Amino acid sequence: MKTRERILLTSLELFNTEGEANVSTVDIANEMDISPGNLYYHFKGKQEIIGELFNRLESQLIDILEAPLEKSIKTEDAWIYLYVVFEQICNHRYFYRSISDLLQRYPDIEKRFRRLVALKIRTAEAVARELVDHEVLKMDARQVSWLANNVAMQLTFWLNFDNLLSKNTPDPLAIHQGVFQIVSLAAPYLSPQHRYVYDECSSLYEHLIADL
Amino acid sequence: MKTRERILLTSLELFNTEGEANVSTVDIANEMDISPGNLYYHFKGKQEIIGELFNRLESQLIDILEAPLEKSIKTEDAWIYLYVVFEQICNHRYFYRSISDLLQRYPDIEKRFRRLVALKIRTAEAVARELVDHEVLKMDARQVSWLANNVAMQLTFWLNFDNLLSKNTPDPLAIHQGVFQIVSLAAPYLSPQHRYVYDECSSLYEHLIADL
DNA sequence: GTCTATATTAAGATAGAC
DNA sequence: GTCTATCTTAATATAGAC
Repeated sequence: MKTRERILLTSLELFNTEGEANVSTVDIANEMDISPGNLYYHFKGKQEIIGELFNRLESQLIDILEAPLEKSIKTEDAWIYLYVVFEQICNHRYFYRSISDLLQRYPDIEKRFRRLVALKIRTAEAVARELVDHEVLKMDARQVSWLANNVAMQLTFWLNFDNLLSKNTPDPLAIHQGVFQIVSLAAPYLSPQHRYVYDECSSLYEHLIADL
Repeated sequence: MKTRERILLTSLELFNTEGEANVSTVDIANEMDISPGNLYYHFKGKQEIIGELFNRLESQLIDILEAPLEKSIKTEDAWIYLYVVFEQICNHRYFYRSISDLLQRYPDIEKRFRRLVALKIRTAEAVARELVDHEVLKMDARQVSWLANNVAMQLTFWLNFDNLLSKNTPDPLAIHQGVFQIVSLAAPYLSPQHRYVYDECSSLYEHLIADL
């Protein structure tokens, strides 16, 4: 693997585990057993590494979030879809953990991340409307808009909150709790024939807790 | 006002507006027109300032959160109570904006803040149970626990999320949106006679938006 | 209590040899 | 492409005069 690529992967790994603020360019170089000078040959600095990591986060997330806008997802896939989003977020958790700080330091990233949040909401709204059309959910336009906002918020901050609840939740459990949390938001609006979605999700959740 | 107190107030103000990471001891001293040396006479450093600011945050929040545990609050006060909590959070928003970072740097604060989150959940649960007992809400124990978790999350991260939605929401509007967001969580479980709580909150929200 | 001046440290960054 | 050595900068912190 090329050094440039290794720098990006190592940085992502260290940022996720130690927190972006606690990782210096020298730390990254040490972790890789290369010299700081070498790192600076490949990147102008930490700034540029973060910029490139964000580029990837952004393009991946756009791909994921635009899919249901272009081609409506099947009803039974709606909650599976949440896993995909959460997993991507989890891979870049360092970013979500330090949002305010990073957005304050990088105005360019700030604009782009705000667009991502707006896209999250738009997608959540589209999916919810789809479910309403198929009579899986029963809610009016205002409730849909409320739900979409809330889903976006849960996606963005759930892993942070989970971290406050217990320090070292294994990733799969944390993600599943997040999904369950979101499904619970929609539960009161599920039509009787689709209650089983909530029950399925709920029992899967129980099993996961029992296993871990 | 004593210098020590002015340092604390100025720090809080600067942290809230600029972000804790972007404010140095020299910045604080400059803002107050005192010398850095003077600041260090009163505090061992930024660390100690943050420690003292957290002490206050903690004791205020405990006072607020323990009140409903000791003496049950009146049904119609339940959602007003949310404003009190949000306002306190808003006053210390720098802390909530940089939670991960601060908790990573100050293990002592981490432990204590985790206890505060647990207390938030306990209080939310107690209030919810109270409302269930008075037949304001209709939900089972599991739903109560889900709601309490969600309320705690909204309280903790709503202002952060609001900040992603639009950069400069005036505080009162942001807080009201947060309250509305939380009331909406409980709305599906409101008994018919108490629907009006949601409607009141909802129309107040519309008015606020129209005014601003 | 407050100031000025200065020391310390750690992160960020570059130059130049190999 | 990579290394070593070194420079710059900003934040933190202290000493000693007033």
